[in-house]
Amino acid sequence: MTRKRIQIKKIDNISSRQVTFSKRRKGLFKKAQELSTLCDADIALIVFSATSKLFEYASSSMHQVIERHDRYSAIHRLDRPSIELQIESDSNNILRKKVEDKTRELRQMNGEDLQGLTLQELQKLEEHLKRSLTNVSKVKDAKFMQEISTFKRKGVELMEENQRLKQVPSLIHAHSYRQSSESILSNSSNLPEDGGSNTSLKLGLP
Amino acid sequence: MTRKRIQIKKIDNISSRQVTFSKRRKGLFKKAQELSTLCDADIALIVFSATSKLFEYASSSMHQVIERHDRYSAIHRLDRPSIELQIESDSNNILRKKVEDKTRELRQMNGEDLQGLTLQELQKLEEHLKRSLTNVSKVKDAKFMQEISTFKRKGVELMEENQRLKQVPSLIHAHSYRQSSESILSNSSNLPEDGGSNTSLKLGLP
DNA sequence: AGCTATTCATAATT
DNA sequence: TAATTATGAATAGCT
Repeated sequence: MTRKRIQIKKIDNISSRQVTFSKRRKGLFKKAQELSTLCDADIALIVFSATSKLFEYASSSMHQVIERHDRYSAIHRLDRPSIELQIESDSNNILRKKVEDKTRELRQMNGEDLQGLTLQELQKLEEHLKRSLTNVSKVKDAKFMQEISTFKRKGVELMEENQRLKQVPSLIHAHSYRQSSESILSNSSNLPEDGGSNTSLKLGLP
Repeated sequence: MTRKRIQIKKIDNISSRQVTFSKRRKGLFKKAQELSTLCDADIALIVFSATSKLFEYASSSMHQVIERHDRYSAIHRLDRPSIELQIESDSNNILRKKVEDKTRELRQMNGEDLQGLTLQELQKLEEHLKRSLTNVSKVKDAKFMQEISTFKRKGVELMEENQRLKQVPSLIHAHSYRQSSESILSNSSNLPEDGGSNTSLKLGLP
């Protein structure tokens, strides 16, 4: 997918194959993780290299996804040796718990899954959201003001430049300068393109 | 990865999420297939959508890869903890990244660390918080109403019981019944203990 | 391992 | 829902 298009067939050269395996594996795992996060999907990915090394990823827990898969599948051929495989390292469990907690917290901050909360917890959450909203609005408004100031300043600069240009006798120079001035104004905006803003730009001194 | 860079976090809009899920899933499966072919790897990929639909890919057979995975895990758990640690650290890193992402998102939802956001992102965040707040308030008010109804109902029941008791001649019976009735009232409340509530309990029919 | 010219994947839009 | 397109990402070939 770069320097040259390649055919999707087994790579002959062993070391090239290993390099590609390492690179693409990394990419694949990243994509799996992204899909899981973006779309709230439960994903398990198992990769055995040609040399029989195992690499794996599971958005929740490998065992859980596999069990779910087995249940889902109509054919149930094998009883899984379960208990040992379920045991995971402490640090992993701690991280998993952390992710779980934060996910729940985010859901509740999004106004979802609120049924389990007590009235008191709901009141606290409501107050929290109000504070957050106030903060965000404040920062947003400050940024708006900043944008407006920038525009005003640029406007003043343009006015001043225009004044100077009007005093230059050569028509050719005056024309070309005016062109470049316009491009400065139209390219320097960071405002969103949609028409949501009702801010009006006033050229001239404030 | 196109028109604009996106943050890797759960997509709010449901239909966008479905579209993205469909596109990225397709991409992921393609990459898995390519890796398998190019590098002679044995791969199993299981994806459950948020709506619990199953999508799967296996370079050989799903069952075979899963069995191989279980065997590998079991063997290496007993014999070679070092490779286990290698796998674990991969999965650990992914988890760590996840925690990091969610922490950032929560900070922003809390109205912190907003300086890096564009005006447009700030507007979106503000709208998001407004929606969340509306939801939380709605659920909280519903719970309030529910509590009030419960109290009213209990009040009515007590009144009725009282009426009945007044018609019972025995003083001893009447006394003990009244005691137990009071305990029902005082223990069944889920209201917060602090004085934040201005809800008044009206005994009697509404 | 690191770099970049390219191809690929896909977010926004239609 | 499906197709298009502009652009951000992934990566093949080199070093």
